Amino acid sequence: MSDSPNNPNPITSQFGQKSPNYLKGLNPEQREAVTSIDGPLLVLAGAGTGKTRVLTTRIAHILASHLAESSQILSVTFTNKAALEMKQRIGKLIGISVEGMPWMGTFHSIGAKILRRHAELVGLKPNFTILDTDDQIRLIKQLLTAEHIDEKRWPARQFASIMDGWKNRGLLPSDVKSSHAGMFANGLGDKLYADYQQRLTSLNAADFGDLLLLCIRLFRENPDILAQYHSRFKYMLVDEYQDSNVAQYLWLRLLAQGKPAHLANICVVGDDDQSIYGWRGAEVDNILRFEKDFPGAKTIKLERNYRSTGNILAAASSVISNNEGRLGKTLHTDDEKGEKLQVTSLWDSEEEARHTAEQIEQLQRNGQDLNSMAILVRTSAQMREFEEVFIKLGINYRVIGGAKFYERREIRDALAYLRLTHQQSFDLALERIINVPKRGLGTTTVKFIHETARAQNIPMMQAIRMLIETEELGAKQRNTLSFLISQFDDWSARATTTSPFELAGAIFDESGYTAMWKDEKTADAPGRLENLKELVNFMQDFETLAEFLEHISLVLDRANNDNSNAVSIMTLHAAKGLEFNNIFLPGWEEGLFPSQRSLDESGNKGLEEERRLAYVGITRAKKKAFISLAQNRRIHGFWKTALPSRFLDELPPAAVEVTDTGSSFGAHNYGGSNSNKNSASRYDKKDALDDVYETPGWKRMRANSPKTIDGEFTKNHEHTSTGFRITQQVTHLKFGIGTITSIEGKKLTINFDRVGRKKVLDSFVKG
DNA sequence: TAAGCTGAAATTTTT
DNA sequence: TTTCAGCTTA
Repeated sequence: MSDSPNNPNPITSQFGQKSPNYLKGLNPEQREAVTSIDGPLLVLAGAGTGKTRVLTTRIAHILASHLAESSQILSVTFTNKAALEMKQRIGKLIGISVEGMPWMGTFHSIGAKILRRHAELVGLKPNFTILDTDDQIRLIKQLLTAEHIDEKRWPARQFASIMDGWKNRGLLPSDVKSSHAGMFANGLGDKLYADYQQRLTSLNAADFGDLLLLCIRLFRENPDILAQYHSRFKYMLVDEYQDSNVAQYLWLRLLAQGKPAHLANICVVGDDDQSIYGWRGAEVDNILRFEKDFPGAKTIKLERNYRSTGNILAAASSVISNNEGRLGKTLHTDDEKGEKLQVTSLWDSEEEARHTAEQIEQLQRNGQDLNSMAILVRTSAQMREFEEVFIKLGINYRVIGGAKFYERREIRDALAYLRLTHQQSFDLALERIINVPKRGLGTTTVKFIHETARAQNIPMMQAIRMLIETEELGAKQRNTLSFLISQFDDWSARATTTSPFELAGAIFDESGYTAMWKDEKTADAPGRLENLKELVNFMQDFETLAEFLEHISLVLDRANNDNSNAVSIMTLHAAKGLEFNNIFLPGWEEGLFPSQRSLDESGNKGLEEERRLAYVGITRAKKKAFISLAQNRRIHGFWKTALPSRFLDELPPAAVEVTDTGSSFGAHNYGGSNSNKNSASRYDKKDALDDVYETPGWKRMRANSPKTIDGEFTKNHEHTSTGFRITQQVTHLKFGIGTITSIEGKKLTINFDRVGRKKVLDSFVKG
């Protein structure tokens, strides 16, 4: 690839530069990926190889070369965060305004945008509502009741996820009938699905899956409309292609069909080794198959890593090399080898947390910022113990992920009020807030309204209007409903004259919703009010309520203006795309990581995805990675002895240093009562951790129940607290026969005939 | 109608 | 062990 630009003049005139600056500093592969703009292109970008940079620069290049207008580039990501970051980076790169990229966004937001333009063709109105998961479940429950299906045997959630699976695979109700009948409720699954879709249509609503699925249907049934988009989108770019599911694949295929496959200007960027959402319907196969889908596609591998040290890369590469069916990349770096990865085995998960905290403090003493550290766990249940230790020791932390802003109760309630104001026929929203705050409208009343509405096939709001004219409801209910209706009529009328910001404030006050939380004395009430305020403030940016609501269901996210210095705790999944100098990877035990359930449900496929998760985890680290495992872990209340994760064996010995933790055993005071006293200090730290929101740890703090491990320990194992002696022969379920060499409280050190010396809890061995 | 109780379940969760 | 949803009782 030549260094000199072959399209100088437009650039010079438009951006006032002598040469495209944006190409500078790219390595040859990156540059090729940026400038190969004709025909299909697959960019295999390993972790830390500058993937986002390539994508953004490529867009900049297309724009600067005047190959397309910004409105002619379709650029899809999976998260709003990724879309936002790309917009910002393009803005920086060539100074165009962010607004200039109307077709850059998530699959879902672009799908919604297209769908709104042609809503009538799929039976919706342009102002259709996007259902959230809560509404979805609510709706399914109603359908189950209508079909007299026992909700205990066939939970609504389960059906929601089955249906999600169908939608992810691009299956319409008619497709399901043939292939998956009988999957749910004795073969009623397909009927339920069809009913569900019908209800959505009559509610003028779509769920997340529909945003793509209905788009696909729209394109298939209306070739003329598809053709419009073919001529509109001169270039298509897809980020994180390895995470795309079948529906997204079909959607992209349709949009790319404007030209013969070998000429399609579609560029997908991804890393098959980082595909970790298979359980959500992602098809690694999409990326593995790209070259077949688009014959003649060019493939460029980005293998030069700019993030991690040699040892970290060696470790990650070594682990991932155990997977089969990879497209195959070998990451390399010019960086030094750096420090070895540390692997530490601890007695139990509490000690693991404490040990991690000590390492964090050690790093801090060496001048490292808490912001440079992250703990990546396999399951969120692991977080609690870290939080407890951090609170105890006064280490500031933040939990990333977990409940999203728009998933919170108060936000959903608030949105229900706003949606209902906007569209009074939106029954699901009405059902949500009809008795929030408490108005004395209980299940009986709501059920009656609901049935009346269904019987006459009218919205509930309308049914209420009828019912308050009759004697069918009690006088008290009639009055309440009558008042509620008048309020909504008032709000709906004001929606046209008042700004959404003002209106929302008024609605929440007049409805008594704000008062409800103000009166509530629970610890999290103030936080909820705070969130409400944040939501209302957010509305200042919008002209109309409709505009706000359109935005909200797809794009609302908590503004992460957390400037504090804190260790991050998150799941491995949530860590994708992030990087930290120091990464802690706890819980590398068989059963936990790789997750037993993954193995059971998906076999080798599951194992490989777990392995990719390990790869993602390790490659988050720039400088240091600390892997740890606990020999004993409490799962659902029972202590289990764990074996080291098989992934540990897959680490290259030369890049790893196994830390001796012999001393850690018994070094801490398990039995003493002083840890109870220590725990009181947790409360003192509460104020210092203001910006930390709801986490399991905090809930426990607030619930005022400082349970200690000690207490649980003794309680659970009282019956076995004595009765063993040194030199005694014992049997362990997993390790077999061995001899006790030392006893410390409930911990036995045993020389097993088969597996050597182990420390185990007495309750796991038989004398 | 609303608080308390009981029993089943318990990964990962971009939109 | 914890959590949450649905059921029972005041």
